[in-house]
Amino acid sequence: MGRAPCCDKANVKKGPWSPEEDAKLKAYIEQRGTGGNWIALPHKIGLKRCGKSCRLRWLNYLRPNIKHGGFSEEEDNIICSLYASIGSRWSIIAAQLPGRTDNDIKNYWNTRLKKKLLGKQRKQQEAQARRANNTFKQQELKIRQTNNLVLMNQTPNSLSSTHQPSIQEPYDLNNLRNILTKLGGRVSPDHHLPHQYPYECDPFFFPPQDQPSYPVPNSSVINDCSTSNVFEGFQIENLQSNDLSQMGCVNTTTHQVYGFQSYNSGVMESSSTATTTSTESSSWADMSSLLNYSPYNMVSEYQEVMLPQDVAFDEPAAAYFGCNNFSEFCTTSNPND
DNA sequence: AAAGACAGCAACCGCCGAAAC
DNA sequence: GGTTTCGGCGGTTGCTGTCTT
Repeated sequence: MGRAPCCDKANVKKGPWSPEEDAKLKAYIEQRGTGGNWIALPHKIGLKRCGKSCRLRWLNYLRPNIKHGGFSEEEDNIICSLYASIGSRWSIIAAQLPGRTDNDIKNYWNTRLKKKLLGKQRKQQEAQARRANNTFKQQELKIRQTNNLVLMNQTPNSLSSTHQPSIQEPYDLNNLRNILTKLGGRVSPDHHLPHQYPYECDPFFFPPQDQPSYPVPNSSVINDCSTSNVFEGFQIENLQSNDLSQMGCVNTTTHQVYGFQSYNSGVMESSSTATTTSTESSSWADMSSLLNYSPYNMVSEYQEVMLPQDVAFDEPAAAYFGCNNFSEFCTTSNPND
């Protein structure tokens, strides 16, 4: 034995409530209350509805002081913070918002708030990716420095067919010079800073994703800018392979260096004749192949992995550079200046 | 103007712990 | 103490209006 069934399932009405039904239910409850028994209520009123359905209709729609729609920013914040801490406990969340029902909040969350937050999150991730991208540019710069790369003598003809940089962004050459000098490189005394030609032909500098494209410099401009080797001759011997990894250039899953076919760990050594594209070598020399790699492809690959925002060297390298991390290295002034 | 896609929301479904028998 | 239903809750559905093509 147990309780009697709440209603005759086959003989109850389903679907939207009519105004007449609403009026009957509302009038009865306002006059006499629920009596603590929802199951008996529809019989007393003469409604062909399940007691559960009556309860739901009253709680979510008919009871006084119900607010529908038009959630305020403050309510949004309360819902979000509570959802973050207790999850989808809608009744508890609703208890913190007078006039709101759990059903309303649930619907609001599922149809709007969730999307709103996802949109926000996506924007934040994009911003983070951009920040990481900037860091990556700095990291690429370092690779070039350690590989005795000559930065500004790349002519269109010296680039491989796979690399056709057409859009470049300006960069801070003074800062660059500062970094390279710290690394022990030489700065050509008669270098041509691109004052008049801000968009150097430099395959390492990615086009900004959220900024308008830059005009393509014509070939004469590029050739003019490339008549002098500005930076040259860097010898870096202390960098370990995991430096490269920490610099965000290595996919730790595939052990693939971005811009390389393959990369094996090992002590890096500088080379001034680096042009190899070997898939086995662990030499810094391999990094020259980055020059032959489309920066645009690199960007797309790079975006598949999360990179640290603040990239740190390991201790030996940090000691070598006298800095704690790469950001610090890039931003501190040159002690030789 | 019509059809399809999409968004919003009311209502139902099903589960679970508590309560009634 | 076992069985059954109730009350409450979260998940889901499906209707309806709006927007887009």
